[in-house]
Amino acid sequence: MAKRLSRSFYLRDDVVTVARELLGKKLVTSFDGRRSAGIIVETEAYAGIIDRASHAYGDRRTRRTEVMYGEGGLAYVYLCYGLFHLFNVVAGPRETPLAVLVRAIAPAEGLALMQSRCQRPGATMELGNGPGKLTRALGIQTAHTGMSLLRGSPVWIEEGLPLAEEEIASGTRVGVAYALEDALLPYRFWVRDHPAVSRAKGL
DNA sequence: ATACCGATTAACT
DNA sequence: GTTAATCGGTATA
Repeated sequence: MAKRLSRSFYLRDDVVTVARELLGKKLVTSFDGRRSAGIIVETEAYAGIIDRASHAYGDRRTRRTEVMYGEGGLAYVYLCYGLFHLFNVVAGPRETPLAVLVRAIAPAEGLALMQSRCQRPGATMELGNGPGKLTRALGIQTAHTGMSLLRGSPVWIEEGLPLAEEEIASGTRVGVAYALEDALLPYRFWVRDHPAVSRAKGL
């Protein structure tokens, strides 16, 4: 069993670097001893109070965004469109609301469990190729927001697949046109040519 | 209290 | 290419 990523990995305040380095890592859940996991193949950085795409833009501090003001290494999970639970990793020190959205995983462990949760027997890459899909496959819900990814929690990230620099691609984030000029920032990262990268509109 | 909308997805035409 | 599903967050009053 691989080691969880350290507190220092998440505490860095360069959220773009944290987003890039999360590629290839393994996102794991273990509820009631039932383990499921996937290799992270797509992420997006959200750069806090100066980033128009971030929920914390303009220092908007609410019940929902409060977790992002906590220390790096917490989970920020929120409901999107009333239907989808989106999983983010909080980065940076306290009072610095940085986060990385995990947009896609390649199933790595507990395939049958993930198929069962998604009610898609026989599916593989379709289980994790989108931010709302991977949370369902792994059993992550808004109830898990604020949870630590460090010691003792049922959700964590560990070492996975080492990637070479040339396997990493970057581009603009998905679904953030409202962020105006910040929508143009190259804050989305993915594993080049990987079949589990999301297929959202506008890619 | 009310209105509008979203870091999406699957099922349509 | 288009649209329904579905509800908490946010702004306005």
